[in-house]
Amino acid sequence: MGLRERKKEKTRAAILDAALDLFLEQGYESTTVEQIAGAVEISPRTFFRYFTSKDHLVLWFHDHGEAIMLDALAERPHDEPPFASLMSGLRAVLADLEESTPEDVERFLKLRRLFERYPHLVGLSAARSAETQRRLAAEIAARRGTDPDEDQFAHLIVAFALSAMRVGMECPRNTTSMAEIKERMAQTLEMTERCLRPGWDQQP
Amino acid sequence: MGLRERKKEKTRAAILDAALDLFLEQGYESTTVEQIAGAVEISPRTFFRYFTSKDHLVLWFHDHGEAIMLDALAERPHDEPPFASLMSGLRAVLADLEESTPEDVERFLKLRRLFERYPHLVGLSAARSAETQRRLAAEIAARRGTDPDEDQFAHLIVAFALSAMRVGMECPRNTTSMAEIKERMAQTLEMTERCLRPGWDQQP
DNA sequence: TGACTTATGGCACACTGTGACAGTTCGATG
DNA sequence: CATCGAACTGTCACAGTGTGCCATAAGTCA
Repeated sequence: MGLRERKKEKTRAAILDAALDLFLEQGYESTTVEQIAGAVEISPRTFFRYFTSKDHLVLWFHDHGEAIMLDALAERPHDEPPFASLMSGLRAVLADLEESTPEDVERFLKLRRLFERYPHLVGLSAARSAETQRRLAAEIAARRGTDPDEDQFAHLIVAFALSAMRVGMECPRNTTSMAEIKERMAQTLEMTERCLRPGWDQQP
Repeated sequence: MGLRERKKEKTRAAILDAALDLFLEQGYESTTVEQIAGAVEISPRTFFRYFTSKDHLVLWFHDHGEAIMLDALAERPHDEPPFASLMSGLRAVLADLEESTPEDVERFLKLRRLFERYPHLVGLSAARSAETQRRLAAEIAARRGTDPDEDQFAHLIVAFALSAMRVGMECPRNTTSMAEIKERMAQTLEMTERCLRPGWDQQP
C-alpha cells in the first residue's frame, strides 16, 4: 500500500472524526461542510471528493455493513433457506464489530449517539436500507430462480431480515457500551427468528 | 368551506399535477422548483409554502396513508393483538384507495411510475417510513405498557407490518391498473400474516 | 532527474430552502 | 357595502450544498 493510499485513508478518517465531533458539539444541521473542511484543513471542494455529500458522513457504517453482508451471503450455499443465509450475513456484521479497531468502535458509538439525538438521521439510514434491500432481494430472487421485479416473497424475506437489524441498531436507546449493544443486537436477531413460522421461507 | 380554502386546495392539486407530469417528462432531478412554480404561475417562494421541499411532493401519499393508519389504529380495542391492529390499519389504507376520486387514483399511478423509474425516490419514502415507525411503535408500546425507547419488540412488530406495506407498494413493478395493484397488495398482506407464528405478537 | 498520474485548490455556477418585508386578496362584522 | 384584520402572495437577499472546469502541486515510476 503506497504512501498515497495511506494518506488518503488518513484524511478520510480525519474528516469523519472532525465531522462526528462537530455534529455532537453543535448539531448536525448547524455544522457546515465549510467548518468540517476547515477543521481538517482541506478545501470544501476536496471534502466532496471524499464524501459525496454531507449526509454520506453518517452512512459510512451502513455501507460497510452492506459490503460485509453481501460477501457473507455469497459464501452461503445456494440451497440454504434464504432467511437463514441473510441472518448469518447479519451475524457476520456483528462479528466484524468484534474485530474493529478501538478507533472504529469509538466512531460507531459516536454515530449511535448522533442517531439518538437527531432522529431524522435515522431516515437517511432507512433510505440507504431501501437500496440495500433491492440488492439483497435481487440476490435472493436469483437463488430462488425468480424475477426480482416480480418476486414479492424475496423482497419480504429481505425486509424481515433488515427490520431485525434496524431495530437492533436503533433500539434500545441510551445504551452506552459496545458489549451491551452487541448483546442486545444478538438478542433482537434471535427474537426475530422466534417470531417466524418454522420453514416459512422455503415456500415457492 | 370558504373560497380561500377551496382555492388553496386547487393550487395544491395543481402544483402536484404539474410536478408529477414534469417529473415523468423530463426526470426528477432535472426538473427544478422554478419550472414547477412557473407551470402553475406562482412564485417559487409560494411553492415552498405549499410543500416544505421538492422531496415532499412525492411523499404526499405516504403522509396521507400514515394519517389514515393512525386513525384506524386508534379505533381498535387496546387489548387486540398489536399486529392484528396494525394490519387492520393497513387494510384501512387500501380501503381508502377504493373511495379515492379518479384524480387521486391518477396521481397515485403516476407516483408509482415515478418510483419505478427513479428508485432513489423509494429511499425518500423509506426515510419517512422510519418516522412513521417511531410513531406507531410509541402507540403499540403504550398499549403494551412499556417504554417505547426500550421495547424492541414493539418496534419489531411495527417494522414487520410496514415491511408488508412497503413490499406491496413497490413490488411487483410494471403493474398498471389500480385494481391489480390493490389485489396484489392485499395478497402481500396475507402472505405476511402466513409467515408469522400464530400468536407471536402476544408475548411480553 | 524527468515524465506521468493523481490529488488538490480555487473559481464560477445552479439549485434548494428560509427570513423579512410589502402589497394584495379574502372574510367577517357593523 | 365599507372597512378592518387576517391570511396569502411576491420580491429580494441570503446561506448552504453540490458540481464542472482548469491550473497547480504532490506522489509514482522509469
